Amino acid sequence: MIARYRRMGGYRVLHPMGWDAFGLPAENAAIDRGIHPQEWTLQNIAQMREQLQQMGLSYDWEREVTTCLPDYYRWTQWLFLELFAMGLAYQKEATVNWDPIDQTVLANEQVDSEGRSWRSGALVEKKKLRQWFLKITDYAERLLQDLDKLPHWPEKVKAMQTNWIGKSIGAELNFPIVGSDQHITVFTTRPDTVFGVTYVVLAPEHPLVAELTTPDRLAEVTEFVKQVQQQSETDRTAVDRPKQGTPIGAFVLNPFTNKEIPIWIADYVLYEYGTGAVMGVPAHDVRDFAFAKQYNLPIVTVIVGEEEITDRAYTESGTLVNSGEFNGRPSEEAKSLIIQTAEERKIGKRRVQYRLRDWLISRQRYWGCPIPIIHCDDCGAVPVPADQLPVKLPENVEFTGRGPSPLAKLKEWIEVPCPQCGKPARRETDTMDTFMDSSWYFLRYTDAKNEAQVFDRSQVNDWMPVDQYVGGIEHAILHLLYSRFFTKALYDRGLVNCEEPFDRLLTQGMVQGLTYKNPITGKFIPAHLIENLQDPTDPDTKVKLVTVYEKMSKSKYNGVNPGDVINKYGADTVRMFTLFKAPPEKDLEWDDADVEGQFRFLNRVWRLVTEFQPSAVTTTIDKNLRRIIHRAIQAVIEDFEEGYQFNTAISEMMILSNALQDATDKQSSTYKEGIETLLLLLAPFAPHITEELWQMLGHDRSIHLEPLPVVDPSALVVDEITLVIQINGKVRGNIIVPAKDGNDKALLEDYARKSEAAQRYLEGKTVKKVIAVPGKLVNFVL
RNA sequence: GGGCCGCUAGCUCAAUGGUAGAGCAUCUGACUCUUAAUCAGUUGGUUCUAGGUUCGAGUCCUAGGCGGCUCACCA
Repeated sequence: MIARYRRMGGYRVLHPMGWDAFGLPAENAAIDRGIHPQEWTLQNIAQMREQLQQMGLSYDWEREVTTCLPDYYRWTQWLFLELFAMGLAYQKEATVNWDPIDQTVLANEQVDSEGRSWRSGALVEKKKLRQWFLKITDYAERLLQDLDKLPHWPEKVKAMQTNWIGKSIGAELNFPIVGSDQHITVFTTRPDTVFGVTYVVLAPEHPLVAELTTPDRLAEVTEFVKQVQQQSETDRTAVDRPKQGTPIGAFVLNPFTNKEIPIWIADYVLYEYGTGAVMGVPAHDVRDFAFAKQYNLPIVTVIVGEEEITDRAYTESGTLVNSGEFNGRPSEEAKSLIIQTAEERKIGKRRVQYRLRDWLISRQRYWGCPIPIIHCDDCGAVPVPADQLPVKLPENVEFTGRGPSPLAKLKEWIEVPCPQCGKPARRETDTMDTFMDSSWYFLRYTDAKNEAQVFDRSQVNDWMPVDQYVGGIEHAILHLLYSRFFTKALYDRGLVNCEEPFDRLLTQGMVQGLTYKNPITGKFIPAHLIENLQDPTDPDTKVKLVTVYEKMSKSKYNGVNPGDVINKYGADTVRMFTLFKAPPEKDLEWDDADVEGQFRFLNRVWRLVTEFQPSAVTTTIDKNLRRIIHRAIQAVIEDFEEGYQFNTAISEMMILSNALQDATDKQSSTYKEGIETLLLLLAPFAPHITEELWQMLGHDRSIHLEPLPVVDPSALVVDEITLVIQINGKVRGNIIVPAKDGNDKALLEDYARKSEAAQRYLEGKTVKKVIAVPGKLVNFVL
């Protein structure tokens, strides 16, 4: 739609399509049905390509890319090596979710809130594995700052990314350990509350725990650490669960008060965030307050607001008390003063902390892009030389769904000489996260068939950035953040000229289907089993069903097969319906009646055009009709330019169509102009029917090669305007006045005073004030 | 709990601070052997609530209600 519209607007349009085709579903299908993932994937692609082609989407299929084919993933590997050369790809030991039944690593999203695998139902274990990461954290600040350079992105998406990056400004403070020359470093955003610290908490995984725990506490601490390790992260970070912890027997000194305070470990402190240690300020932090209450730890107020609060944590700003030399300072000022003091005394420093963590890209799965690295005992991780790319996925593998990745079992594939020293070495058997494949595909589209390089720089810089990107909100963080990171990294590498990949972003809604649900059992009932759809009841239990619109899916029996609808009404009707029913960013509810409505509209257009006789057109001009025509052009163009409001654009076209139907003289030249304008405006929406009708009107060239109609401002001029008469802001009538007088306030007032409505309401009253709005109204204030 | 969005006719959505509209649905009639299609007409509003600003508020401000999405022991 947008592509067709822009093309008619005279732009060079690159409108490609491709397939993000690596991933777990294909591999699972292979395990379940014994089909090779490649075969299964290519079959699906062929089917989907056919469906899409029926819709008349005007894709440039010559630029089609498929991420699971070597001519594409060869360059994914090449880019990985570029990142590796930049020091952005590295390996480290990390704690991951391990499914003991399927013998595989799972992403966080694949573990439910109870800590169970979505596939096997097994309790997920934590396991430390050596994994590949990308240093997206190096780009945290730029990813955050540059959101400001994206005025055409939805605020919602930007807010989500800001949230995800999670920048917080604060300080690191050192608490010296009693009886040791070491210290515990905590991160805090509230250095102004440091005088209120009554304990320090370490994450259970913190390395100092083992070192500092006193012998009398050892048994209990060990038990607690073990207990925490068994919990899933979702479990551990659930908001309303009680906080648990235990003291380890050691103490630190509060560097500002020099008081001795105990060290605890607790489940609410995460090792991955900050320094893995926090200072406990129960008076001014809700979590610390709850923890202190539970374990009877002292609560010291150091900030006061207007009222004294003791029954909960006071987390707002205020004035410092019980804080020595800082007493009486407002908390905002105290923050910087205390950081400054800490820096001077070398017991802390200003620190910016991000929530964003490095991107774990290793997958112990077969159906993904192989990581092009060879491990050598002497040389370490050695990149596969560029001329040996791609590292192809071996095809003869066994899919059991058990044991390690199929790749890890292929001796002849794994064992290769080291590219540096030639000694026997081993291939990396992990594949890449599929988000790697999709983080740069838009760059490949600019030069999709290039066999010599990843893309030609002149091509990529000619087209990039993408003017209009369309995707679902589900990618608000993942794909859109990764792609922004990739683009910035490649910019730094000198491979592209743009720092942001997508100029405008449209997050389109999904089509939802009417779903019948038994409110008691929660079961979904297929519509064809229901006797009376007006009053739906469960065919078995006769319970009254609830009807809701939900995302279409097989398990909910609420799907619509696009092929069926296209067969019945044609692709144009389907396009019109989906565009008219809701604004593009909103979900839309599939409704057969509304589909019919669009079908009827297109039929009306068909009749309108086929009943028109182009041969007998006169030279008559219908001024009123002409105004409606040009108003429609103006409105449709505005709807496009102001955020692609297709639904209202279609409304405008209906109004034009109605006006044409009502026209008295159907042979006038204006009528012809109206018919042709309607077709041109409708062409991006209903490409097939408009093309057909366009040719019936005697045009040789395709309608899609025509330029958009242009508004003739003179056609919009009206001879007369309706002047609204208001008394005290209330509408009391209206009169028709010549348009040429519309900007003369005095004249308008004059007209208004003479109007019947004004005469009636103003009789015997004094007018205090008169407001005349040019071309619109006159308001008498009494 | 934080952030974002929304609340207008039965439904889905419009309305630069200036007469609240469109499509669908409804209802009535015409045409028709009947149905479908088509045509003509028709109904429909406390713009979530309460205050405020204004000559004038669906629109701006404040407070609240309801719904959705999203994030969340992030120190």
